[in-house]
Amino acid sequence: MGRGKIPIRRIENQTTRQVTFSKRRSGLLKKTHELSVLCDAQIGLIIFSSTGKMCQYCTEPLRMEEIIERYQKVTGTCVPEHDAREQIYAEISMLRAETHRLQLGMQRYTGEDMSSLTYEDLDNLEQELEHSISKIRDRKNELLNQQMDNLRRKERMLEDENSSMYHWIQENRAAIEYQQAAMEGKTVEHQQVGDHFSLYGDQPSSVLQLATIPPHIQPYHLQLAQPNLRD
Amino acid sequence: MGRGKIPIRRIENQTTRQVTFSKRRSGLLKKTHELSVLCDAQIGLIIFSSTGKMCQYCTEPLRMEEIIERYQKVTGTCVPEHDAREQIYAEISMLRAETHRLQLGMQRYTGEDMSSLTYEDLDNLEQELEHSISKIRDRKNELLNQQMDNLRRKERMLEDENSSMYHWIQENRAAIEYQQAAMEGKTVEHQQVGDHFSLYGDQPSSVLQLATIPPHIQPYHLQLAQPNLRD
DNA sequence: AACTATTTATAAGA
DNA sequence: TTCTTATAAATAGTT
Repeated sequence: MGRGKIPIRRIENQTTRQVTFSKRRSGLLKKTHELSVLCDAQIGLIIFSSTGKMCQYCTEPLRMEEIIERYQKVTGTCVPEHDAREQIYAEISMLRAETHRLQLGMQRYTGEDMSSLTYEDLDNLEQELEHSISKIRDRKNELLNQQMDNLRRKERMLEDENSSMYHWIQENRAAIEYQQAAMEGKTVEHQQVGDHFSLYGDQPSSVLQLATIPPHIQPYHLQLAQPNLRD
Repeated sequence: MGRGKIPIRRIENQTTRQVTFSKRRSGLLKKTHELSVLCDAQIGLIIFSSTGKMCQYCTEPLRMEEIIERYQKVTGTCVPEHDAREQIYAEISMLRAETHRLQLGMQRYTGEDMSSLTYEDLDNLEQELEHSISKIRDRKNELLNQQMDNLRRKERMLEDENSSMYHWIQENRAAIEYQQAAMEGKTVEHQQVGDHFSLYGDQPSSVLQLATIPPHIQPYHLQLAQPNLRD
């Protein structure tokens, strides 16, 4: 067709080839569409020009993906994409449903939008929440008891330590009084030593140290007054 | 082209459609081949007839697989498909996170796994649940009050009805007594009626007057005895 | 991109 | 299906 017949072989003149490509491509797309519509066929057409540009035709409402999928199903060639995609879509809808379900559940528990609930529903919900609260209170009690036990244990330890220190001091009273007399006027420079004194375990190592323990070194009183409930 | 022009829409006559499909399909394949050869283009064409039969054209040395691969590479990198996939993955991870968050929230509200909660957390949780419960109780009260209002309204209606019936009966006493006389011997079976009449409020009524009102005219007793709290 | 002489495709009928 | 043929459509070469 046209002014003359041309042989069906690659057109060597590049300009001519590009012009012909453009014309025939649109003709092909048109004919593809007509066949698709007239005969109710599903058609996928993919064209890569020699310069690498792509164009495609695809019968509505199918996407090219679906036609390729169908092609691969028919020809039996495997589609790595397909299963994965199905799984992904399945997971998405599952997650959407789950999220929705959970959102409703949370709404229920926070008491939002109770308009659709009957009195009986509300009764059940109240009971569920009471149950949750009672579990929470049990746990709180458990924690409190643990804390109390800890404190009692600590108290006992400190009392023991206290008592043994007291006895040790009694037994060494004479030496201490002698030291104190000897060091009169020099005790000031040692007062900081007490800040480093070991509260747990070690025995006081020298008369000197004991003699200079200032009265504020009884930290467990503070601890008992402010129990750490977070532990 | 042909003996007449035809509109581009589905051919209804099945025979004609199949003939046209056959002819145009071969024409399309020919033109596809010509474009491919003349212009050095790579073309893949997949046609599914309405009866499900498939045929394909594919530019020589390439197999259809390669064209599809190339298509997917091109669309996967440049065309909206890519964004869509990104979006899908983003949505999945968002949904997963949301689901997880909600699951934890639900666990929290049902009092499961409180091992990681501090006393303070538990305190807050308890307060939240108390708040939910108080909202639920408010709603329950609201429903109860609504129900009460409904019952009072119904009661008032029934009282009105009752009273007007009473007056009607008073006004028609003569006729009623006449009827009673006429029906002597049959009243016994009606005497229990009086027991059910007018529980709420109204004027005392005479046994005689009421004796002939058949028992099925007092449906509200049943309704009042079983208030519907679901409404 | 528009024109047009020709070729090609195809609708309808056999 | 296939062939025929009148006609519509596509397009090669030109402007």
